[in-house]
Amino acid sequence: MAATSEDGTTPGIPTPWNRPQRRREQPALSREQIVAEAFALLDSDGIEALSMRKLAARLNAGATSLYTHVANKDELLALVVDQIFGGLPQPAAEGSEVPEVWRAKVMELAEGMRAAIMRHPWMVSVIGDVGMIYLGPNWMRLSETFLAVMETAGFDTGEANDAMSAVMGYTIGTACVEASWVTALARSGQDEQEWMNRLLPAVIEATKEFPRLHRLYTTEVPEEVAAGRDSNFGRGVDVILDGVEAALAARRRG
Amino acid sequence: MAATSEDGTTPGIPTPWNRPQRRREQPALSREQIVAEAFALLDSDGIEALSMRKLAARLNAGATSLYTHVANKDELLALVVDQIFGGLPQPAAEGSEVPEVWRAKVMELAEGMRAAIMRHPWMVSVIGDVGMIYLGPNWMRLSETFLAVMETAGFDTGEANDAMSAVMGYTIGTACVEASWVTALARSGQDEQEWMNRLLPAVIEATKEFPRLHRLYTTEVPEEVAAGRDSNFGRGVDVILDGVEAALAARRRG
DNA sequence: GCGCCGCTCCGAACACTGTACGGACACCGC
DNA sequence: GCGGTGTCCGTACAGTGTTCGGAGCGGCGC
Repeated sequence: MAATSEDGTTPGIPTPWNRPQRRREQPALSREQIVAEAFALLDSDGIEALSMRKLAARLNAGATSLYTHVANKDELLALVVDQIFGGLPQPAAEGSEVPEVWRAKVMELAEGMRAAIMRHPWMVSVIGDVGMIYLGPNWMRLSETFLAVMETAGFDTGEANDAMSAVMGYTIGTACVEASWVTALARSGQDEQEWMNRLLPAVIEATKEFPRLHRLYTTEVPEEVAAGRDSNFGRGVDVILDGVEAALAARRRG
Repeated sequence: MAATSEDGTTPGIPTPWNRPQRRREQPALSREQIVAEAFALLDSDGIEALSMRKLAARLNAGATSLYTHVANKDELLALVVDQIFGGLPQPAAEGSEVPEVWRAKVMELAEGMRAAIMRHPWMVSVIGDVGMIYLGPNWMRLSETFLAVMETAGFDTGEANDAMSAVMGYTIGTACVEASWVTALARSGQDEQEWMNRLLPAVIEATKEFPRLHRLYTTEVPEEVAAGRDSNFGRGVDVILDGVEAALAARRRG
């Protein structure tokens, strides 16, 4: 009668001994865990490596299990993106009455944001699918501190909003273009210096009918590239803040 | 002996009469055609409707035929994106010595670009996959005219580049966020006014712990939304140009 | 005229994708 | 004990981008 082996572990037919036991030691899967693992996967392997199946595998789970914690892939991406903004430096508003101080704080905010995008360049491919980012709690918190700095500096609500959208718009736009550039390079397997040496000549050739662009490429580029971009960005923010500050001064005068 | 029907069009077995004739009347498929049709498909049905198969079907072609004219989907997208920039207004540089004139021209460039992104909001989902946009011929032409305006206005090469990257960065960033917002709305099947009435209260509730954001939403939003964004954008560009102009004036003074 | 190359087109196939569905199972209050 | 609820997941479906092999064709050298 004993058709099964002695320890009862015959594969296939369930017996009291091989039946999985106490699966619920703890919930085993949580939204936070999923988001964190997705984050890690994105950072290490990039956007096209993130599939529900691969993500689940890294969590020792089935693909469809994820859907009990996350509505769909887009929602997951929205959660991951918002999480990024949670890790950004958020300076306190105190002392922002002094121009040098609030300018430094705004610069810190902008640079933190740019750094985050550059550190997680897959974000760029995701922005389009994640409308309504700025309803996420962390994005909201970030906006709030930005506004706090500006209003402490003396701007009224509308001016502070204008300044914020100018700086953040510039930051996002610049960083997106840069990040998509570096990921394109990475995907082609080349490093930036290598690209410089090998493809730049062709590009310069292609710009021949555009004299100003041509000059830009031939004179500006050979310098240290990444560092050059960093200082470019800083100068851009400074220019914007000059405009913002001038508007404040004008209002105070008249 | 005549097993086929009288006109020789028996399906299945090839005869001199039903054999396809002169398939090469003209190449039947061209890169331009493919790009144009992809453009149309994207505009009418959005990014997730663009697949190689569907695109080919609209061209009465097999899916894999596209690959003889286009390396892969990413290349196709790059071509489509660059084509957008070909249709933008590109003011001549003449007269840009006068501040009012070059400011107007830069504004025209920025607004044209923003309008293009808003008119083709799928662009946002594509930016991440299309690194190296600014090597496309149309983007290059656009940059060249931008630089021409700035240099005619009296900026040197580096300053002109800074100004361009500030304005374009701001434009792209702002437009991307806005566009992804409107596509998210469109995908949810709601129109903006509807969203205002139905979900805004919940959002306002969610901003309760962020007083400044809360005030922004409660006071600013109810006004005409799209128009409000347009004027916001214009003010942002103006602020940036104030900063740019001040830098020029400072250099000229000392 | 003939053979052959190269180009264009495409059907079939492969490896994957997001996710709907339905079932299995553990835990809870009754 | 029993139903309900929440979690987990195997299976399946309807696609996706792209590779491969081959078919038909125009034009070239001979």
